[in-house]
Amino acid sequence: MLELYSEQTKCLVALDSIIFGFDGSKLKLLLVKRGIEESKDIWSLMGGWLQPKEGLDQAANRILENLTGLQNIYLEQLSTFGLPDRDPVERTVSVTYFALINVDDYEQFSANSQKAKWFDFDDLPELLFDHGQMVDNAIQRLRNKAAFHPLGFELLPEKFTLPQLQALYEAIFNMAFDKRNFSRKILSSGLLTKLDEKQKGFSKKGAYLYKLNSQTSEKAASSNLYFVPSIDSLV
Amino acid sequence: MLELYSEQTKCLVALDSIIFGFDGSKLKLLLVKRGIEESKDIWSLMGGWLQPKEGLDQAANRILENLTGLQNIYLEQLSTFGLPDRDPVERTVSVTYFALINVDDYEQFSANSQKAKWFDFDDLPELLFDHGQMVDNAIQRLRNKAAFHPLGFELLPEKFTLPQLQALYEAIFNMAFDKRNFSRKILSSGLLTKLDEKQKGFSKKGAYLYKLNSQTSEKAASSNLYFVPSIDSLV
DNA sequence: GCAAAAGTGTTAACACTACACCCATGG
DNA sequence: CCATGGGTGTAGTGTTAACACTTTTGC
Repeated sequence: MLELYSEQTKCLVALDSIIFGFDGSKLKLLLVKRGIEESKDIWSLMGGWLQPKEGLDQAANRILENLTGLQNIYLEQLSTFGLPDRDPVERTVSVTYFALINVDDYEQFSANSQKAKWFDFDDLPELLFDHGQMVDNAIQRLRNKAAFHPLGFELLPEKFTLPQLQALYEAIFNMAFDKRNFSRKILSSGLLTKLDEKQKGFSKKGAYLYKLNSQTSEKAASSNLYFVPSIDSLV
Repeated sequence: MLELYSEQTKCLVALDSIIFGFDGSKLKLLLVKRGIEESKDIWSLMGGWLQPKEGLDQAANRILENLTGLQNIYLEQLSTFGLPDRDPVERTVSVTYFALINVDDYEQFSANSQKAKWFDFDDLPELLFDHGQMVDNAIQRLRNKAAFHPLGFELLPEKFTLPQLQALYEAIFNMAFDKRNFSRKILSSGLLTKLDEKQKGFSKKGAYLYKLNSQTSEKAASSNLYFVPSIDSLV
C-alpha cells in the first residue's frame, strides 16, 4: 500500500506544450530557444514550471498565455515523461500538452516573445532532451483525434474555405484527399455553415467561406467524421 | 522561457493504476483499502511513489508487481492529475496507468496482498480523492482502445471461446452485440486461431476454444477492428 | 426429450472510392 | 482568351446491421 508521505522524494514538475499551427499550406510547430545554460540555444518546446498553487491545466494555460499572449487556446493533456535522467540538470517530470493555435492570431503577438519561431512540421531542428519524442507523440494524437473529431478548425481563422480546410487535413495526415469526397464528407456532417461571402484574392474564382456551426459541433459531430482511409495507429 | 531550476518548488509524484479484470461475465476493477491515516480504509486505486532512480513506467510496473505478484502486465499511461489540493495531506501529482489483468492469474496471488479486492465495475464504492475521475478516464480509454485494437484478450485466459470474448466486449462497452456479426467480424480479422478443443462444463454443447494468433496480432490487426456501432466519445 | 447455449447465411441499406468535366474570374 | 483554382455527380464495390433456425449434449 502507500508508504508514508514524509519519506518520499520530490521532483520538479514541468509543463511542455506542443503547439501546432497552420499557415495555409503547411503544418507548423512553435518552438523557443532555450535561454538558460546547459543546452542553451537549443530549440525546445514552450515550457515552464508548475507553481505551488496551480493545477496542471491551469499552469499549461498560464505558460501558453505568458509566452504567446493568447487566451482560450485549445489545450489538451498528453503523456507525462519522467525518465530519471531526461533532464541532466535536475530530475524533472514533464507533463506535456498539445495546443492548436491559429498562426494569424499569434503573429500579432510574436513581437513580444523574443525567441519563438514557427517551424515547418516536417523540417524541425534538433530538439532539447526528449522533446522530439514528445512531438512524435503529439502528432499521433493530433491525427487520431482529428480523424474523429471536428478539431482542425482550431487551426483556421473563423471563416475558412473548403480548400483551406482540405489543405489543413492534408497537412495533418500528410496525405492527399479527393476534393469531391472530402467536401461531401465534411458537408454531410452538418458541421459547417456556408456563408454568402467568397474568399477574394487567392484564386480567380474565389471560394465560398464557411464557419463552424457551433450548435452541432459538440454532439452530432463525433459520430462519423473519419477522414483517414486506413487507420494505422490509433491510440 | 524556462526560469531557473533552483527556485522551483517540488512535488511528490505518485503512480496510480486502474486495474481492469474480467471474470467471465462482468468487468471488474481491483481496489485496495488505504492503509494510512487521513481517509484510512477508503477504497483506492493501487498506487505508490516514484523513486529517485526510476522512470514512470518502471515505477508503475514495480508497484503493480509488488502488489499483485504479476509481471509483464499490459500497462499503459493515462492522464496525470495535479490539482493543488487533490491530496489533502501534501501536494502530489499523480500519473495514472491502466492495466489489464486476467482475474484467474491474480487470484493465485491474492492471498499475499491483504487488502485488495475485485469490485464489479458498475458497482464501485466511493473512492479516495480524485480516483473516481481517474476511473472514468480509464474506462473511456479502455473503450476507445478496445474499439480499434485487439486489446481485450489481455483480460482473458490464453484459450478462450468466442462467447467469452463477446461477453467481454459486451461488458467493456456495456452494450449487446449480435453474435453472428460479432463472430464474423472477429474471425475475418485473422487474429484468432481456432483450436481443436472445446470448452467443457459450462454449456452442454461446448464452445470451440481459440487463441490469439501472435503473428498477426500486432500489425494486420489494427486496421478494421471496430466493434462499436456508434463511436461516441473517442479520445 | 427438452432446455440451454453454440453455431451458421442472407439481404438491404449505407458508405466509401475512384474518377472527369464545367464554371467563374483576373490577368 | 486563357490559365488557375473552385465546384459538382455517378457507378461500382465493400461493409454493416438486422434477422431465425438448426445443432449438440447434459440432465
